[in-house]
This record gives sequence, C-alpha cells and structure tokens, in this order.
Amino acid sequence: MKLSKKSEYGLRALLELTLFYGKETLQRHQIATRQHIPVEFLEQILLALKRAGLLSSRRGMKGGYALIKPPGEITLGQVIRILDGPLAPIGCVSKTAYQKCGDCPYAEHAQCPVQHVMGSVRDAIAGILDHYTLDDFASGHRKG
Amino acid sequence: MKLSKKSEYGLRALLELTLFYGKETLQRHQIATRQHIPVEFLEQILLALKRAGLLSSRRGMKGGYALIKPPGEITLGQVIRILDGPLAPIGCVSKTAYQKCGDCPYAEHAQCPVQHVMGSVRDAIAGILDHYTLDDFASGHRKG
DNA sequence: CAAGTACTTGATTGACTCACTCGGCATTGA
DNA sequence: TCAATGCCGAGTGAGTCAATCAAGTACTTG
Repeated sequence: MKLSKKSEYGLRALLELTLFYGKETLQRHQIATRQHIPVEFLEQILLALKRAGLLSSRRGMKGGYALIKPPGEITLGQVIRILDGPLAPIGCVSKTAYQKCGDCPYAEHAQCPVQHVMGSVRDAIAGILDHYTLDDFASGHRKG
Repeated sequence: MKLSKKSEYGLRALLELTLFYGKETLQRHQIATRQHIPVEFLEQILLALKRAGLLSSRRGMKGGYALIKPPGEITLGQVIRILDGPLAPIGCVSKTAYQKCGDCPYAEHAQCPVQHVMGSVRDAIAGILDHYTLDDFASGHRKG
C-alpha cells in the first residue's frame, strides 16, 4: 500500500511543469533543484513520462521538458500507473492489468473474499486518482 | 499500492479460523492445506497475529489456533496493519504511524499537494478496511 | 515418564525491487 | 566546433519479500 519515491518525484515534477504550462520549458536541473530530487533519477522518470506521451522534450542548449496536454486532462491515476504500475492492491482485481492469482483456492472470477474487498479498495483508490487532475493538484498547491 | 503475500495469506488464514470460530481449533497444516499456503511461512504469520492479540494457540497434540475475539470485532484494517504496516500510501499522511517526509520542499503540515491527495486516498482505503470485519469477509465468501 | 506432536524463535537464503548512479551517445544552439 | 542538454542502457548497494531451516520449548497422550 505504498507510493514509490518514483511516483512521488514524478508527481512533484509534473507539478512544476504544470505551473509553467504554456509559458516555458523546464530543464531537469531546474525541476530537480526546486523539488529536491536527485537529477539522474529524475531524468529516468521524465523519460518514462515522455515515452508515455505526457511530455515533450527538446535536446541541446535551451532544451527542456514541457507538458504536451493541458494539465486538466492528465490525472494522477495515469501518472502513477505509468511509474508504479497498476493501482489495484492485488493483480486479480486490476482493471488495467488483470492477472489471475495462481495459488488462490477459489475459482477465477468466483467468490474469492479477498478479491471482493480488494475490488472495492481498488475502486476507491481509482475513483480518487482518476478524477484528480494536475490542475486540481496545482491549485491545491497554489491556494494552500 | 500492493498487498503483500503475507497479508493475503493472513487474511485467508483468518477466514478459515472464522469459519470454525467457536467450534474447534485449527492446526497450521490444516489451514495451510485448505488455503494453499506454505506451512513455515504461515507459521510466522500466525505468530504475528497471536502476538498482536488476535489469536490464541494451544501446543501439544490436539493443539492449534483459534480466534480470541468474535470475528465481527476484527477488521481487515487491523490485520493488514499488523502484517503489512500502515495503510497510508505515504508516511506523512498516516494516522497510525505518521512520519514527516524529509525531502519534501513544503512545510510539515502545510500545503503539500501530494499530502493532500494521498490523505484522501488513505481515508478511502481506511474507510473500507476499517469497517470490513472478518464476519463480512466470511459471509461474502459463504453467500458467493 | 517417555515419546510424539506441535508451537516458538531466530537465522538464513535467493530472488527481486527500490532508489539511485554512471558512462557514453545524440542533438542542438552559439 | 564545442559546450550544454537530453537520451539511453547498464550497474550497484541496500533493503524487502517470500520462504526455508534448524534448534529449541511446551504440551498431551499412552
């Protein structure tokens, strides 16, 4: 039940990029400094977000990163799934990455009690994170 | 965001003990066989639950484990906290094990946006797991 | 009391993940 | 060209997970 550093850093980085959305691009070291993130680690996070289609980047001098889509269209759920994998606490209740549990003595979609509760946990988590956008995230920050 | 095998096994073991609550004690190997759990691993799980005051045990022949409290008074939240630690996805929003985040550039209880969202996630998870008892768990199983 | 059974405890293991780190390459602008 | 920046893959050390092992200790039955 834990959020990795990777996701936490990723979210904080995206917060910075949201604050500068439509204004300017940000470079790794700028984001790293403002958010106290190790640069090299941040790099691979930004890269993953880029490969997932959330960011654009420019190389060379005056290079940097920027959001591709408006912050209101990116949810925290998307981001965390990219960086941490599925939200579901257990494979057999994941909607984006279902995986049947091997050793469970109950039938696949049948009356497994663990599956039942964890399904609602998953829904609760996804219900929050898939409706919370970077905009909400940033405004929660601005208004304090 | 993942439930460990330890918690999963623990919950499944408690399910068995719930089904036999007030009737008879169960031995490690019985639980292990019925739920496909490695015996030695199960052992340390049962032990942890015992130390936490959820189970009683009897040694010697005809020994075994049993629930101490009625299944309606034990919540899945309690169990998972014993076996996996705090439910909160990040230390700084845990109510049972608060820990301030070191590298976060925001003040302790102040307007950290990550803290804000993750706080609601924590509440959502706890809201489900702290109200779901072993009884609910078992009846979800029985009724299918 | 003896022997068997089962619980208790701690150490250990191997695989894996997490959180970084490093070195080299490609691209861009001055 | 060269310096700054992003791109990429590999590597590393610490730690965790899931399980196993090896000795105990306690209890019960015969």
